[in-house]
Amino acid sequence: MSPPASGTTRRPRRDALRNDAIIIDAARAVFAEQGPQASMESIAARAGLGVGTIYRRFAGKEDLLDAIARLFVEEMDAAAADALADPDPARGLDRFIDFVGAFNAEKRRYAAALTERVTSEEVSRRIMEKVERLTRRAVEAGVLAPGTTGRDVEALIVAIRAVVGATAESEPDAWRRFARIHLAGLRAGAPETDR
Amino acid sequence: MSPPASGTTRRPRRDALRNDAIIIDAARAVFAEQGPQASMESIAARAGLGVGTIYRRFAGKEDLLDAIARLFVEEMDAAAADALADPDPARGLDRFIDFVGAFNAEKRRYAAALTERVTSEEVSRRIMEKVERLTRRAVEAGVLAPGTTGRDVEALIVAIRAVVGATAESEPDAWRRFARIHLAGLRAGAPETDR
DNA sequence: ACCGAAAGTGAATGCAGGTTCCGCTTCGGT
DNA sequence: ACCGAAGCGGAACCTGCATTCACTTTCGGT
Repeated sequence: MSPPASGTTRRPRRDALRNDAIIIDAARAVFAEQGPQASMESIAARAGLGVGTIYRRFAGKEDLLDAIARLFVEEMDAAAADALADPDPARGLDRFIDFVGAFNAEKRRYAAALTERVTSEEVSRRIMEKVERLTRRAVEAGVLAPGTTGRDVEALIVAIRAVVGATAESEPDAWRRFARIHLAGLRAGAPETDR
Repeated sequence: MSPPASGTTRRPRRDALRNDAIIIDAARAVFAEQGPQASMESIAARAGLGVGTIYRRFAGKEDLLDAIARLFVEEMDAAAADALADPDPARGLDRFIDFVGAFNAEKRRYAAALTERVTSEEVSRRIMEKVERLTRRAVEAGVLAPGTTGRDVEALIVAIRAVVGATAESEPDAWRRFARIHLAGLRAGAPETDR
């Protein structure tokens, strides 16, 4: 009876910790190729574990998807921070857009499911705050038309996700052209009815 | 024994014909509010019929969705024809874009399911052919930059669908601004890396 | 009004997949 | 090497549909 009395939580066993990661990796892989309706069974199989093990770690499929969505946000946030770190506003923006396209290409089969799970959550606010800053910087640098807001860039992100999803098989790079065109529009500014 | 011997098919009973329409209407309504996973049971209930009746008309849920997708194509095609009928290329294009936005706003919950079922089918080719023409006309009129193709407009359609889906609740008109911006980009033309 | 065929009905069936649970295994500390 | 607890496995269980089918109702022609 030496270490156990550690307040409330005791460190989990090493294998348990390892499995945590294994499960999430397997889930990502399987969701990526089968979409969000992939069965828990198939995820367990891919992970080389029994279904029960997944349930020990995650309350259910829902929770598993949530966990992945959280990582998703994390990565997006990191990319935004990265873009913001670029001293050149134009390059930073481009870099971010590039990331969005590539990122969604992998996850195209279940990107929608992830986004639903994240929208309007306080975590995504953290990203939006950065996107907002990224946008403002670009506007000030004259890369985007005055009046362009974070919302506009957010819409572009949503659009890229969709275009990637629709064209990933036949024309893996079609989204680049799309993004380039839209950015040109943002540079030109929306004529009359501005917000 | 007077009329029955009509070659192969005899005219269906009046109520059967009526139900055909009732079922599709009900299905559209239910899918619109619950998405494509709505149960056959709920569709039957909405139609005021038993599930069996639906199965008499449609081979299964899949087939029902297909039938709706076919109508979907029909309507899109009609809208494209309509746009093409406008003597002013710019106005025609705008009109079509407007239609796409409004159309997908209703169906946002199951638009994705419908499109999957249509993509690359010979029917959708009919639409693309018109979109192509619509685009060419606009390019010739100087409304869109030279080099703009039907593909570009197709991508815009996909994008609008997504933006509508993402913002329909909070900002029902956000897609208009998005479309306007993108069209500005198409007018300006994508700089270097063109197709 | 009557009849056979066409339609409609909805309970019963089958199944797919999420979730639970309990016996077995492995870990980590002594 | 031994022990209790933490983990794991995966068959059994449950639920929510889609789909079927034996039976009843309605249609339309005579």
